[in-house]
Amino acid sequence: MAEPPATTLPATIPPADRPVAAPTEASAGMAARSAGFDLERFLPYRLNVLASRVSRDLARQYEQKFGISIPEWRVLAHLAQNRDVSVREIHERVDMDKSKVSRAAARLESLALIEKREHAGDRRLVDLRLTARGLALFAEIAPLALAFEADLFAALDAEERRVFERVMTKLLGEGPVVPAPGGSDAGD
Amino acid sequence: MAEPPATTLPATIPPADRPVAAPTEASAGMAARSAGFDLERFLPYRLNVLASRVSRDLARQYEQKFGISIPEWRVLAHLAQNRDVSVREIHERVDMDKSKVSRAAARLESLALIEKREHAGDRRLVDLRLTARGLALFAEIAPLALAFEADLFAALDAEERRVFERVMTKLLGEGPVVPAPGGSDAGD
DNA sequence: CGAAGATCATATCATGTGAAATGAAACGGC
DNA sequence: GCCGTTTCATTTCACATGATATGATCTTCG
Repeated sequence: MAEPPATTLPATIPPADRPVAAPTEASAGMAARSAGFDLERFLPYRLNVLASRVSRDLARQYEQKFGISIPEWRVLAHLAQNRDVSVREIHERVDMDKSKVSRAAARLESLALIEKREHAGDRRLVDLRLTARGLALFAEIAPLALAFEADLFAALDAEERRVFERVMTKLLGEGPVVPAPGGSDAGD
Repeated sequence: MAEPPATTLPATIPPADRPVAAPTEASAGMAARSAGFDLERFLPYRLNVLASRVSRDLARQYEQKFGISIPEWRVLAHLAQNRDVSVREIHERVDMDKSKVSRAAARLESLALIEKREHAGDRRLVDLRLTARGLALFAEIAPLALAFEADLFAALDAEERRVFERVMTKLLGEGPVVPAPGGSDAGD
């Protein structure tokens, strides 16, 4: 906890004009050196900063209060909607690699929040499902999560929210993020 | 590389209507169990998925071609704009903890992409600056990054882009993500 | 059938990560 | 001018992560 959590973005992000805008200090001749590239305006970077900050903050909630990690939370949430799901299913639908899902499931099982049973007809598969306890825990966390989300977007007006959601859907939904072969890809 | 990169979001994100929408299968009675919570619609989650996908894809570019990691790229980019910067400065402005910056800087130095020198007047500080080689490398990467960003947002129209940027700025800029004391915080 | 290959969950391993510890240097009050 | 505190950068350490390997099961098709 030492050092200010740096939780408040540098506050240096300039409004939204194009001209390179004075960096931090040492403003002269910089534009040339940085080839017009400004990290603080670079969307992949901003996206990443926002996402990890948001995740960290939300995670704090259920980590502290319930001892549940992010991967575990995702598994819980998925199982709350889908019963008797395999590790692979979760791996695909919840954007976590198999190891992560497997470990999260193991931990959740050890906490008696989910149970594993052999899939009927294919013994390679494991059917995961919430236990009563798991469901109860989920029922506790979900409202917190929703409230968090609501707070987070409280500053946006209706239109902003609408457009934002639509953009997210576009960016997420349209095939591989890599737009075109040979094109560049977002990273950070 | 095994298994389809799962790079294309489940494609299951429903358009944008409110009614809980049929989950995957096993649609009956689910809404009750999941308490109206749908992970795939949960914005903190979506944000995180998008951000890490974007980061991963962009990172592939400079990692493969130039052997530079994300933290290293961030340091490079920051130094391209700000000369004679301390580790702490970067730590604060670029959203990485000190260890990460320190390690990235060490590696970049060993690659002769940056150099460290003692700060005049305060020997605790290290002044980091790009070497000619570092600047040259940055000049190679920056256009790739910008092209990547452009491609990524190619699917958006002008208004969407404008609003999206504004929203990002709002979400990033307004103090700690934690909106209000007692409020919930976005995480995932 | 039966062998070759695919698919699944887990285990292993090398690496990356953040939190806290360390040690050097500067600042403050007195 | 000294002692205690603060501020840096780095190191250490425990743990998380993802790529790969393993072993078990299922599928395919000769």
